Amino acid sequence: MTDQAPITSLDATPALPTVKVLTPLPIAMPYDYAVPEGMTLEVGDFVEVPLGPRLVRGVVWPPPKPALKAEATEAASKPIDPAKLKEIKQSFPVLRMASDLIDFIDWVAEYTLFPMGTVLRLVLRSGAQLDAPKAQIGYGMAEAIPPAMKLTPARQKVLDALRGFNAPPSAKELASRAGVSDGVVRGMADLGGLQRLETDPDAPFEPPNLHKKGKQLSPSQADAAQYITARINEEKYSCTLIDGVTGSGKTEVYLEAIAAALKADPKAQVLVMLPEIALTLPFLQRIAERFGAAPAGWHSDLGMAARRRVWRRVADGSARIVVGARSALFLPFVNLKLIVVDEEHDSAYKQQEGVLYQGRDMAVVRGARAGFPVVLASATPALETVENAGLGRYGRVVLEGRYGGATMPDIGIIDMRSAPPEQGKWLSPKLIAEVNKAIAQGEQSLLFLNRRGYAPLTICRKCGERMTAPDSDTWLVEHRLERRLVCHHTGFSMPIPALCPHCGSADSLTACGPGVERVAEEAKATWPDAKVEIFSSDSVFTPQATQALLKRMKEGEIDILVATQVVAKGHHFPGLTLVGVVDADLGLAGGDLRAGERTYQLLSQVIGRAGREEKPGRALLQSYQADHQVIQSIASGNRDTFMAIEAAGRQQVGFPPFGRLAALLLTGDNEQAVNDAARLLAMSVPAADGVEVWGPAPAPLYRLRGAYRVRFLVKSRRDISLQNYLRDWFGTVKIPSSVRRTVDIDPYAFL
DNA sequence: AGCACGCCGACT
DNA sequence: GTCGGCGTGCTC
Repeated sequence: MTDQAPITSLDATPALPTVKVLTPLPIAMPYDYAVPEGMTLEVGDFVEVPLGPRLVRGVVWPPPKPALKAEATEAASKPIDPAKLKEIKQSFPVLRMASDLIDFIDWVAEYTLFPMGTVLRLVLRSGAQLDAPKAQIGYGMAEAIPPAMKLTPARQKVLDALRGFNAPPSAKELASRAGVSDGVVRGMADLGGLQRLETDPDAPFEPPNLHKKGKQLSPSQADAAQYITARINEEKYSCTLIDGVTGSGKTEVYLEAIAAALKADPKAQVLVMLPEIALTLPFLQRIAERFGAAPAGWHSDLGMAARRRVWRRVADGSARIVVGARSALFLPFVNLKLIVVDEEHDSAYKQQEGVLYQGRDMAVVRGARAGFPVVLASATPALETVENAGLGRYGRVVLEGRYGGATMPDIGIIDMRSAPPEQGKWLSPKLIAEVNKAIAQGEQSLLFLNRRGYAPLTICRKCGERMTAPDSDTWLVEHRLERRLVCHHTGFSMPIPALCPHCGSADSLTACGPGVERVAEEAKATWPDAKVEIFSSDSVFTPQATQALLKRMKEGEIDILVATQVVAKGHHFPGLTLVGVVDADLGLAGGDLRAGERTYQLLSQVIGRAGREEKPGRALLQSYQADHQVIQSIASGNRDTFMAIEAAGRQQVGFPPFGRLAALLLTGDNEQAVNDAARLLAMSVPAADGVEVWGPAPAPLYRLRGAYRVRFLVKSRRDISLQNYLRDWFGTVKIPSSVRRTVDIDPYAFL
């Protein structure tokens, strides 16, 4: 961050010195505020300002950049009526938002078409983090156990548990570790058997130990690490793809990159981004082992106190390594010098609510604008990334080989049209024969089906009624273990009814299609002596349960694992030699332009679970479209062929990355109003060379959570600003506030 | 995001 | 006659 001169006034004429302040509200621009006598502010300072009847916290914003868009700048910088001008209430010294983050927020707002204040909200919500920390009471060992305190078994447990903490725990933490009530802890402290200590709720993170050496790298890893280290030492923007199959050691390579960045600048901060699902304890431990200190972790189920601690320590620069999900990109780093995006192809990087952004893409933008390197890692890189690497926009390092030289599995297709399963079954005779073989040889099998529950659709045989959520056009998925029908979109669920709710017939509701529970049922019936287990987000809830299940699998206690995509990441099972993909076609259907790519990535990952050094794995894909390009190219094992075909297809229709795409969604509880607004918008579509607008059309889920949904799709050439086109369009049409308009730049899900 | 302002339906 | 529904618009 560069030093900025103190701002006394942004405007020469008014008597009062003013600054612009952006607040985390859905407002498109910063407002002007008077700076009180004696207060000195700089751009990036956190402040509290009156807004309407209340006080809100925000950030001192720089004056708008001149030119670019004349009208917008003019509107934003028009001096307001001095009578309206209010004074800044207070400022929060110590912390300050870095100029590269301010620039990034401006850019994201411009790109996503969300109001600037809404984007700032990703960094700062209420601003409660700015308040001074409240000291907390922690408990420590007393000098000596006072004779007045009888050492009961509960008290002994507390003393034993206390030894497991390296910082003084709160009464609640200590009591729960000891398995007693917190009254015991307080009682002991009252008697002098425990010491009460003031603790910092925002305790700093331990600094990384940069003298620690990483693992010995293979020649291929060492080359890659050397290339990236050279990029880091250039101290400017670059983007490098680490391209290596599962088990080739990508993590080891980027750990060296992180070490290089931290060494190059003693204040450097580094961000490692992971898809939410991969933020597991083992991964954090791996970073901790490499650097001798636990990184700051950032993910959705962090508690309030932990969030606050990470935020403040990132903002004061003392958290040097942050490992986080997509949203960590908006932490208030003061000296960010490297971002690593692991599993960069993962669609979890696409934010689907609130500000709609692509985390991986925004990470690259953040690096490019702030001038630091970005590293992307994947075994199955996204088409966009492959394309960028091919054009030389990104560097690329390729890692060879798998752990211990295990080879990729041999892949076969089972054409379900010529060898179908029995009526009402889902496993074909060929796949059953292969599982039999594996069982006979004492090896494990994985049956993969990316569909939760027992059956995706329940219909009435009498009247044809499809069971849907009450306020949505979504099918209810039967979950037989819980005896409920569940909507995977809205979370609605109900007990499985005895009678058809439409025609009242008894015993007429029929499960259609398979989910993992149903395949597991079939597996148990087919192999009654085998140990069959289900692995899905519905069967295993806690990280501990997940670890326990993975351990049973690794140790060979499970013969057949029936799993959804939760099995696709991060674990290699040495005893697993057969992967059966129950429905390889699933995911190819639907209007998503990335469907083929996602299927390819998912199936490649799943198939990569199988095999070991002395025994290569075997994968079988059950498919009703055995000649489909995606299925064929997975079976060929040739990723380049698949990518080339996929790229050619997208180029032909001008889809990303060869063109730009935006989805426009109109939603509202009033069906008439939504459709009227759609008609109005359709009538005023601006004509522009190189832009096409499709729609309006009812969204695939026309009704969701009670709201009606109508969609447009806008496609443009790469050299055209979709944002400017959309702003022009929306500027001409007045839409009632009862209809919500959401723009999704570069949409992923077309629901 | 809140909150006030404003214009149409059923009640003390 | 008023209380209150939420559609509309503003907040420096």
